[in-house]
This record gives sequence, structure tokens and C-alpha cells, in this order.
Amino acid sequence: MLNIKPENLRTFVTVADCGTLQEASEILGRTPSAISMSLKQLSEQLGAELFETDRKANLTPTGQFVLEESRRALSSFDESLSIMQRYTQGKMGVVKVATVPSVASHLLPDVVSRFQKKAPNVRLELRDTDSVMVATAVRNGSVDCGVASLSFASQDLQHQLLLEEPFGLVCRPDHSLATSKKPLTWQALEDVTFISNGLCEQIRDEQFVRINSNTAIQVHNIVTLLGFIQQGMGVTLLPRLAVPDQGELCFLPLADKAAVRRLYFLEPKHHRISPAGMVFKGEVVGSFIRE
Amino acid sequence: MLNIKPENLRTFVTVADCGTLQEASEILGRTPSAISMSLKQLSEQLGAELFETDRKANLTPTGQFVLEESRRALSSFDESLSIMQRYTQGKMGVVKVATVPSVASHLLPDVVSRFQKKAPNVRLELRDTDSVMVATAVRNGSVDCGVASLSFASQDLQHQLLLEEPFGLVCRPDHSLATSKKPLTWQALEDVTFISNGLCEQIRDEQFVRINSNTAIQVHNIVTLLGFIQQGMGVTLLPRLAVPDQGELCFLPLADKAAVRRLYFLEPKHHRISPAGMVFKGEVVGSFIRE
DNA sequence: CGCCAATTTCATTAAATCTGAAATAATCTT
DNA sequence: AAGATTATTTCAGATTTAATGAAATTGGCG
Repeated sequence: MLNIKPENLRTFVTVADCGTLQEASEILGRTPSAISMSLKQLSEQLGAELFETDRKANLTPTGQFVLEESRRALSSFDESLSIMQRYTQGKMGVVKVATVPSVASHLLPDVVSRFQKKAPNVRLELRDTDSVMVATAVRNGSVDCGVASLSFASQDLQHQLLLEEPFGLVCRPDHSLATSKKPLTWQALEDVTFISNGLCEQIRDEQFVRINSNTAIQVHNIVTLLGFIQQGMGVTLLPRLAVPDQGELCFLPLADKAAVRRLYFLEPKHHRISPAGMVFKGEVVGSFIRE
Repeated sequence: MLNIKPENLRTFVTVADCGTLQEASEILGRTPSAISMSLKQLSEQLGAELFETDRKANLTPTGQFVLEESRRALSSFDESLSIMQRYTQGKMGVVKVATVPSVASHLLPDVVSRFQKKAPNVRLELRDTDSVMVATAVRNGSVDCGVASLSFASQDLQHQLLLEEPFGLVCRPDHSLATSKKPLTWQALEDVTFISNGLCEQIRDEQFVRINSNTAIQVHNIVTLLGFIQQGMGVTLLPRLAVPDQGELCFLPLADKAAVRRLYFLEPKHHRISPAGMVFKGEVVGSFIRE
């Protein structure tokens, strides 16, 4: 089998274009004798003369054919290398991300627009679900990475803290607790109708856990939950980002500063994410670290 | 710029397929350490890890992408080399040939069928004209080579004698000369109506040249010429191959054995013909040398 | 937690490639 | 047509690049 390297073809193409070894030698940065040897090797491998005479002005029919095919071969090879390079630089590919809804709606838009400026040819696939599903999706590989809170550390997930935000009481402005001047204690919740939601599981305080587990209603969907609050059916606890800014509901601080939601960047521990995914991660992490 | 050679990609693909250096080293015929270094070089050039761990069982996302692209790059490159190789071996391409009609109809069929057996993927373009046009076509490159007689040696044509065949007198069976027992002398032509044709210019004998230039009719097209003879309008001189075998005309030998048509293989002197053309030439020359 | 096997590293050897000078071949000039 | 000139090839030595084999390291498995 023959052993022709792209550099042989590149040399040949340059010489054919220049018509002289001297000129080609300057372009290629090698001596004419090196180029002469490279051409000799190529024509020996092919078993045919490429030039009519030892002056390089005229190609044989074989030379013309090999010239065209060499151009094709080189541009295809170079294109492949370029594609690999763009991929490894995170300028190409697909990134699939799962986040919790509050992150998706409040924090992702900024991250995404900066990411797209940096990597305009990368396709971004976003989905939002609850934290458990985010973790599952990252774990089984159906997404590259995710942002969620972490109920329990998984052995095949790597996590990185992005943000801590306090829970607060969400209620109507005319609710009895709404006028409280001081941060609310857990005790205050004992006497009102508490509507639980999925995020409440993040709060580990014993007294609250009891309140939470005794509650009559638990609503998982945020929009539905807020509707219930709006109707005056009770109060709930939510982190700041989960509550729409321009709503008509109150958001009151809690006395227990340990009641926080932690958001983590999640990625698989045992296999790494794509270069484009790394660029996305950089945007996410950078965005949260700055603020 | 990066300096990745096909051998690097081939090594990577083999290792990715095998899943272990040991196995790949046997296939590639190199030691595991050589392969390890080649892989290291590749991933350094790309600036990304290709395998999850130093065991080669699992590819990173980058590795999977590079694997696919490497396959594409290698098969394209190899295909190009294969095409060049097939071309230089005369297994691909186009051969354009011009011949005189008698060769085209009598001798080419055999040559062509043997050529097509040898080079089934080469396109053959045949045309027939008179010798002067054949030579012109070869000279100006509109055909690769040709078969014709040669009125005057051209400085940019290379020729090779294929066949010498004697001229003979062509006439109706009831013509006065048809019954002659002895080979005909030029003198015998002085008393009959001689119809000239283009091939007669090959005959240099002085007496004949005079007869030929005094003739009242000159017909260039062979079919037309034979029609004239058939009608009893006169006689002509032709080489054996130019007269149809199963015609009703007589072909009588001449006394002057120097009156021969010489057929040459013609090719350009200053630029060589394509590999497929060389294969065709081989068939033509071989065919004539054998007989 | 330690063994076993695969992989990497490192120093050395081998191979391929490049250089520069001299020889050769081709074109240009007279 | 012969010498002058320029381009190309050849060759030996130098340099760069890749491959080897032994030793060190790493990762997976019991």
C-alpha cells in the first residue's frame, strides 16, 4: 500500500501553482532540494511522472489529474481538521441543559444570550423540570448538564454551588402575617393555613418539617400554587426567585436564615461534558459568581 | 496551525475500535508506547481529552465526535489516493483516439474489445477522418493519439510504424485489366481512366505521381469512390484494408512493391499521453506487432 | 487496601526529512 | 549550434521526528 501524506500533496499543489521549485520553496519554507525529493517520492508512489520535464512549468495529463484530486483531498482533510478544532473549542455542537423553572425564566436569558454571542453555531436545547428530574436527566445522559437544588448528593453527579437565596413567606397583602414588622418565626406558621410545595423539602428545620408534613394541601406547580395564594387560601414558603416580581403578593423574610434554597450546577461525575458544554458551564458559573 | 497527520487519526480510530492499546498495537504493528505517544500528540493538538480515563474503553464526547470526523476524513483521503492510483494505472479516465476509416472498421474492433476487458472503466472516444486530420487532432491535443499514415514527419508528433500494406489496383471484374496474369506495371495505368483518391499521395513513384496529377476525377470519400468504380467509370489504387472484403470488385497486385501504405501510431512528442492512453497504445501496438 | 494489568514516561535507537554543496540537465543567448 | 545561465537533482551529513524497551505510574478489581 502507498504512503502518501498530505504534506506531499500540498507540496505538489504549490509547485504546480508556482511553476518553479524556487518560488514554491519560499512559500513552503523549505529548500528546493527538499521539495524536489518530496515530489520524487510522490511520483514514485504513484508510479507516474507528474511534470513533462524536470522544469515544473508543465504538468503531464497525470499531473493535471493528480493536481485536481489533490486539491479535493486537501480541502476535505483540512475541513475535517477544522471541524474537529471548532468542536473542541466549543464553537460547534449541541448543548442540552435542564434547569428548574425559576432559573430558566429569571437567570437563563442573560446566560443564554452571552453564550450565543460567544458560540453562535452551537445549538442549545433547554428544558425545565423539578430538581429531581434535572438530576436524573444529568445522571442518565439525556442532558449534558443542569441547574437545580440538590436534595441528596449523588455518587455520579458533580455539583458546584451557584447561589444561595433565603426562603420567604408568600401571602396576600391583606393576610394577617403581611403586616409583621419583624422576620417571621416558625411559630407564626403554626396558626395559619400553610400550603406546601416541592421546594419546601429543602428546609431541614425540625419544627418546619413537622408543619410541612401536616399540611392539608401540597401544590407542585408554581403557577397553580400562586393562584391558590392569590385566592387567599393560605400562605406558602418560596425562595425569592420563584416569586414573580410584579405580582400582587407579599414576600416576607424569615427569622431562620438557614432556610435557604441552594442552586447547583450539575454535571456527570464519571464522564466529562462536551467542549461547547464547558463554554456554557463557564457562562453559567461566571454569571453567578459575579453577582 | 495544527499538524495532524492521517496516521494519527488512523491510530486513534483503531484504538477507539479496539478499546485497548494492547490490541490496537497488534493491528497497527507498533508498540503500545508508540501508540500512546501518538494519541497524546493528537489530543494535545486538539486541546481536548479523547478518552475518559487512561484506559481506552470509553470515549469523551469530544472523542466520539473526533472519531466520527476522523472516519470521514480518512475514508475521503484514502478514496482520493485510490482514485489517483487507479488513474495512474490506466484504470480510469478518458482516451480520445482518431484513426483513418479503414483502421477504424477493420482493426479497431479487436483492439477496443481487448482494451475494454483490460480497462473497463475507461471511456473511449473514437473518431475517424483522413490522415491529415488525424495528425492535426493529435498535434493540437483534441485527441490523445491516433492511427494514420504520415505524409510528412511532424516535429511535434512521435510516430511508430504499425503496418505496411501494398497498394493494389481496384476495378470491376469485367475491366480490361482484371484478367491480367502478371502484377501490373505503372505503364498499364497510362491507357485506362484512373480515378484518384487521397491515399494515392502516399505513392512516391514519379511515373505514378504524374498519372495521378493528370487524372480528371479525384474522390476522397471511400464509399463514393468505390461506387464510381462499381459503375465502371474507371479504376483506382487502394491499400488492401481500404477495400471491403465481400465487394464485387477485383484487387490486383502491383509490380512496384514500393507502393505501400504505412500506418503509424501517432502521439504528441512534447507532452506525454495519459496512463489509460498508454494502455490503449499498448493494445494497438501489441495487436499489430503480433500479426 | 493492596495486587494486577494497562498505560505512560523516559532515555535510547531508528527512521524519515531537511540542508547545502556539487553535479546534471534544460533553456536562453549570441 | 555552442557556451552561458539558471533550474533541478543528487548525495552526504545534520536535524527533526517517530519508535522501541525498560521502568514508573495509574486505575480497576478483589
